[in-house]
Amino acid sequence: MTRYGKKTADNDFFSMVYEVTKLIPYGRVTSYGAIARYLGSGRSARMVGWALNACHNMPDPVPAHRVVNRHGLLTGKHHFGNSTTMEQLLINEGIIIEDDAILNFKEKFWDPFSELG
DNA sequence: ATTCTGACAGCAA
DNA sequence: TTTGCTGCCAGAA
Repeated sequence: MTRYGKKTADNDFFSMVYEVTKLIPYGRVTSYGAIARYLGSGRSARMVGWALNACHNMPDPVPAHRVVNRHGLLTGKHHFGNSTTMEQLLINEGIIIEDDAILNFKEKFWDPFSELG
């Protein structure tokens, strides 16, 4: 899936990130690293975050609020306009947030490998 | 073209 | 244990 010039294809890393993110079920969350590994990039978790940073440029809504870091911390909350937006969205889905951390993170965690294969 | 930065993660001191 | 450095890859300056 060579990126000829620009990120045109639907097969580039960014689009893959969006697709996986859209597969996250309601009320569940996953981590940047998990997505990165699922996509085969291993340690390029930062790219996942970078991709999600551009997700608002996408035609379809991407539930980026369901992606947190490996500790379950809402490190990206500052990118949702208001610092409380991400938190609100998660709370809206029945996820409890305390001090920017997801409670029962392990239970809420959605692993692409386990769920998708 | 080169350098810096970034919504992370893993390992070393 | 806590801090901090490096690897990762793409985009912006």
